[in-house]
Amino acid sequence: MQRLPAGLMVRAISRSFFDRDVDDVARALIGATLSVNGVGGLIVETESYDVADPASHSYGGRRTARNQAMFGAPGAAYVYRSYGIHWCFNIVCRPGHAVLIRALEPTEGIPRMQGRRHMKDIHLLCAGPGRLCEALAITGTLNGASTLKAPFHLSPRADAPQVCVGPRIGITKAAAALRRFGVENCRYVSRPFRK
DNA sequence: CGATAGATCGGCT
DNA sequence: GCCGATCTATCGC
Repeated sequence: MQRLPAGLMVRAISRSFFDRDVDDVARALIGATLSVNGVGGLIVETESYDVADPASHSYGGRRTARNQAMFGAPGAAYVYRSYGIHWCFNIVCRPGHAVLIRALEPTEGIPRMQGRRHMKDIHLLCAGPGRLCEALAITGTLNGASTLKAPFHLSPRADAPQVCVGPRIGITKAAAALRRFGVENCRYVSRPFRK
């Protein structure tokens, strides 16, 4: 716990936050603040993956060189390269279970993000897993690192926003599973949620 | 707008 | 070899 001059309390997210059902974590992360070296914003879109999920890199519980971070401690980062070009950032819950962070509403270090992304439009800075990683400079060097300490900073949401659910994006297997969570009518998500 | 092609890496069969 | 938890540019309507 950290006491602010205004008397507000800021809790830091700790390991136990992630040591529970992965869908619960994906939902609870909506509205939380994520930053890397002071650059980041509010999480507005997540997806959950686990060992029973054909779309998951951890499907069947098989451990490989790529997915080993997905079996790390609760709170560990799982960062992998997507389509040979982009990076995608997940936070591990229980072993083999992880939440893909898909979009942020930028609040901290916006000029840095704009420079890294070579664009000004705030709504496109972190709207998608690859864009978010570029904006926050998340790369494979952070794979396996704990998100519970520097350079990461995670703090829980103060008020629970209205969270909506839908099918995941950009996958071919188990595409119908309702494991995408996000803020309804939010301009910062990678794609709108259908009502 | 919606659809599509191309970029480009690494894990896996 | 093949294909993917993506993004961007560039088509066509």
